Amino acid sequence: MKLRKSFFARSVHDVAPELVGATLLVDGVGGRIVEVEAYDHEDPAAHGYRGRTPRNASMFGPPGHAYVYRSYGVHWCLNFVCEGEGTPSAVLVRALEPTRGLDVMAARRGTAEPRLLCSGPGRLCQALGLSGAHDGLALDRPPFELYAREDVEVAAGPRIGLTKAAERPWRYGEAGSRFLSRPLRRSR
DNA sequence: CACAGGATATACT
DNA sequence: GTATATCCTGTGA
Repeated sequence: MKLRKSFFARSVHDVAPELVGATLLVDGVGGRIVEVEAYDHEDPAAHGYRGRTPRNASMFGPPGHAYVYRSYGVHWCLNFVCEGEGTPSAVLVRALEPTRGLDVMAARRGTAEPRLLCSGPGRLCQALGLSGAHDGLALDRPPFELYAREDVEVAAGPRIGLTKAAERPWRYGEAGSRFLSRPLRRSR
């Protein structure tokens, strides 16, 4: 079942765990989401926290759109904008279990090792061919396709790579998946 | 395990 | 203008 924009027009803390197990395709290439992180508008670690800038503008737009930003000057990272306009909250997509277009992803990534195709936000964007050109695009229209989750066991844990608010357990993943960027203790 | 790579934003001078 | 920190990955110790 396709996800509609209204799916994203809620708190990130509701949306993020429900995205684990959903399927994401870009131009028919992608797989099942196994790892995400939630960033709400009151979160000091979130890009939107200190106000709107040219880079994070799409975080302030309507929910159900993509926010793609460059990280460390090298990698692209994909987020789904949630909640409403003016509340810059988003879900960072950190890892997929590749299921569709494996050959395409392997060519883009330069490796055929399935674990190295989409395990990590930068790798995932490279494998799916995402870049700044996708920033702000609607998630319910091509090239994006999003399908509601299969029934999977969701685990939660602290987010990765933060110094601010690192203790908040807003990282969600499929328990036991070997496609996580790092292991996650099961908590449910 | 250490570290380069290098865009973007913020906080200083 | 200069300095510092950052939602990361690949490579080489």
